[in-house]
Amino acid sequence: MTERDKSVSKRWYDDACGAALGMEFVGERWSLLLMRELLLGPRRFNELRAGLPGISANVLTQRLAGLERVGILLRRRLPSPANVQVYELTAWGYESEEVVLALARWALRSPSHDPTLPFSPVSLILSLRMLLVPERADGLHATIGFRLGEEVYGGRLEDRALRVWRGEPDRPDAVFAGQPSHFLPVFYGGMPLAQAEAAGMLQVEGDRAVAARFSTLFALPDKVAADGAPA
Amino acid sequence: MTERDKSVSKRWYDDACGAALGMEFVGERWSLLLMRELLLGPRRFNELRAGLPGISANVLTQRLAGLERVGILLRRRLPSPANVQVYELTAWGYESEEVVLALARWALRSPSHDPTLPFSPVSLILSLRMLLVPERADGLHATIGFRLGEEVYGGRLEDRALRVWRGEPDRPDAVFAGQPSHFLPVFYGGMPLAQAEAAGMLQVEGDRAVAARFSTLFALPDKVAADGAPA
DNA sequence: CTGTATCCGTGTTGATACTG
DNA sequence: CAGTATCAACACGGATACAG
Repeated sequence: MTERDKSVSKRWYDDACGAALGMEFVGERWSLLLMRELLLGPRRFNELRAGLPGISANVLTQRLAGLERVGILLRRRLPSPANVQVYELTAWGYESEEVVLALARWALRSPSHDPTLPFSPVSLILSLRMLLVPERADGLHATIGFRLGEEVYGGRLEDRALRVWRGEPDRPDAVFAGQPSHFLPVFYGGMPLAQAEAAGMLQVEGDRAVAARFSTLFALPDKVAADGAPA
Repeated sequence: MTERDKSVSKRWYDDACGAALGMEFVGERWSLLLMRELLLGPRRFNELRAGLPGISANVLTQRLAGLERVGILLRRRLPSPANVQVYELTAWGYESEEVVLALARWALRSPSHDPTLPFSPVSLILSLRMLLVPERADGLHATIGFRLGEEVYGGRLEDRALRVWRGEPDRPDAVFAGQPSHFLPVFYGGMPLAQAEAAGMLQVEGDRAVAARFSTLFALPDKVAADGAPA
């Protein structure tokens, strides 16, 4: 009716290259970050807003419609008594995890990364999956819980790989609690876990030895110089 | 770095996530495709225009400046007698190949891909690297040349991997000539090479057996349904 | 409370024309 | 060939109003 039901972008690239097609799907402002927020499972409208600092409601609505139109996500109404609408990636939408993580891993090599900016729970959990150093995880199998504000996530480390999900972990070996940004100094900055606990940044329950080791399994990629040369 | 470089985009995401940073770098219209055009080596202003159907000169200028500022590319003046300005990716810029290819591979699963759109020489050559099916290349070592309009590219297939570059190949086993879009039916659509030759779409020189086998080593990813479900 | 639709100020984009 | 200048159209984000 508003004649503004353009799929993803009104301006298109006239280019048969897959990269051009991909940028039509996810190149609009907010689209890729919105997909990131859905990568760990369905979310409601306002949960998405909360994870996307600064997006306005009308833009979020447009993006959801556009991504739905091209088959990246779908809207679903949960059965009564919940009877609430959620947005969920399609199978193909979930496959975009590789794209999101490849982009993030590449971008993090830039010296202009600012870790003091807001950091959503989903970003933190995905970053663990992305930045695990497999060799450091040798021989460690563990189930970990994360309490990030109101949200709970689980992780299972097995065979040098980390599987993550939203929701309660089953009999976790250790549970971390704190706000996402407070994990960064410990998991990526080399701060000893005990120090973060003493400072009240993080709380740990369960097996502290497992928790301490788990917190050392991750590393940011090496920075490049400001001129793009390897460090 | 708390001083943000807003020259890439006046609007930034207030988000510490690497994906958000990445979208600030390459999320603006044309940026990622511009990087794609540089992935096979330095290019001049008008060569870039030619590979980016529809970009206007002022936007290309802005994008080049923005990408230079954040360290993805640099401008260089070739020594006399050429004495001409070229744009070239930095080492970090070249690392974005993984991002570009991951995006393209994911997007190509969409049924809305239209292979009849314009197709740049760089896109074709990168697509070969991206869509090689390693098992099909077992035991085949060969040097291949590509003449795409005025441009010449080389490829070296070795150990089930394809290395590509812009410029003359050294003693190629076979050379293909034709416009990029005419390669698609043969390399990705199953059309026999001989038929494309007979139709005048492609020309082949050198070892025709190697050329014929080479043309069968590639495959588009499986399509998903329009609703994002696996095919 | 959970979304959706409309208006509006502002900044970005892109076509055309133009200059060194 | 390699860009710059101008300007109209459009997208963004905020506010607000509306609907279940």
